[in-house]
Amino acid sequence: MTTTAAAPAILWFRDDLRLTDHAALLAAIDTGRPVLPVFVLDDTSPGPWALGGASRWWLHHSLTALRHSLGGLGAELTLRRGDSVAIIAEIAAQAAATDIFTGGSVDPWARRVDRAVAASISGKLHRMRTTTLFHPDSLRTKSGGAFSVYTPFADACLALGGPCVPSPAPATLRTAWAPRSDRLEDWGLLPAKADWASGLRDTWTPGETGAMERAEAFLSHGLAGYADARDRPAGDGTSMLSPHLHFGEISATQLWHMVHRRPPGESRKIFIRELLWREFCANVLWHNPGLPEAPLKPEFAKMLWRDDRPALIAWQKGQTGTPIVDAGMRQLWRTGWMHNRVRMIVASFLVKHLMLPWQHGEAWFWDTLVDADLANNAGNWQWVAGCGTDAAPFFRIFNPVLQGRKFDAGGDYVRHFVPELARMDTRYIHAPWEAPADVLANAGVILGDTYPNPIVDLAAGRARALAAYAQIRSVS
DNA sequence: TTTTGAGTTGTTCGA
DNA sequence: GTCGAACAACTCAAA
Repeated sequence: MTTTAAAPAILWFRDDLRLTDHAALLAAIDTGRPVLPVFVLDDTSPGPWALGGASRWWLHHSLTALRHSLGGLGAELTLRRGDSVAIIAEIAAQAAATDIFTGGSVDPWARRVDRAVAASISGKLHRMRTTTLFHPDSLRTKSGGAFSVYTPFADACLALGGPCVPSPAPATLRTAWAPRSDRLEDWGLLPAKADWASGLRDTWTPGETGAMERAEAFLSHGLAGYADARDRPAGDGTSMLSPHLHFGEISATQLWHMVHRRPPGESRKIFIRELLWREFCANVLWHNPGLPEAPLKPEFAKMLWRDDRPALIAWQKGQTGTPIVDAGMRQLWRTGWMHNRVRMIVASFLVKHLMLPWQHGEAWFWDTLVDADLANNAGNWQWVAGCGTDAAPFFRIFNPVLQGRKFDAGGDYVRHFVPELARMDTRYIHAPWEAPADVLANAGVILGDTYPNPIVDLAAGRARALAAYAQIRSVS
């Protein structure tokens, strides 16, 4: 349809919705051809890992932001919905494009899509690294194997001396013909009926600008105290950059270098280690494509998980009668995010005290987290369940009362997200079932009425979990 | 090939 | 209240 001379280089945006430090974008520009930016919303290729509700909300706003910044360069973002392979092949054929540039994902379904796209176009698909610090294959043990323990993996990353310096956003972008585009508004990514997104709107600013503002605010105000503050859910001691990182509105490489312009110290080191945990999960998924579905440790296939739908629903809705768990689950529902310390507590509670399959928690997080990320979600749920990369899972059963008293000593976090306990005496805020009748009465709490009775006895749940874990060991 | 040290995030119990 | 030990062995990664 066009002459070859005008044929564009296609830039296929994936989990890298930014213009700065974008290797695929730069490579497309370097062809000297006009650039055709495309995003495809694909709900079929991912199978069960199609975008969840909270992620769809985020995506809508992130694409709005990306469209705006591309517009500043005189470029339009072509939006298409459907099967990635068919759409990219169709656009490539229409545009007579010989080169398609995209970010390299570690998600198994995305890798399958990439192979199919490469096979169905006449030109070349260039997969560039846009989401991880290093290419997964550049991190190997001395014997050439894949890492499965975090610490040696992190050491190997540090031995590489850090990722390359991020590149600036292009100042101009030459564009040409653009194909038909969907209207973002027609994709229905925002809540249709119940407006559950108001808490999300209050909490987040999706997009590259919002990501950079969050990062700079954290580095200026949060990083120094990060080592201590990050474990206290009532404060804002964490970076809250996870959704920005997941959608690639800021790259891990950019963050790495921003952090290293700050004074060295314990907090800086710990934050870098958190970035490397993200890198580790991506690496583990790269080498274990079954990670989201099947336990890494095969003996866990024999685990006798319980089937208890009412308990699962109570957990999802934050009605377990265990305050720190309920606060976390309600924070998740309201804001699309949960503090990391509390994620461990609620996950341990589901998998150990309730003995429900970790995949159920994984699926719920997938649907409700704005930072839902296949590698991190699967890797961390497996870690909590003990079937993943953790070497010492057996006796690691979080006691939600102790965790609450230790990390939410004043109960502020619980009070905020479980308002029916707002007036509870601090001594009993994490275990209201232990409170004397007059303390409950003074707080206006009626257990089993205004706030649930605990759905599981913590000591009994712990004992049951230990027995189940001992059982799969003896069977294997 | 064998050996050696280590492994994100915890809890409980008894002194 | 605080501290150290026990929890249970196993696998990983490097030497």
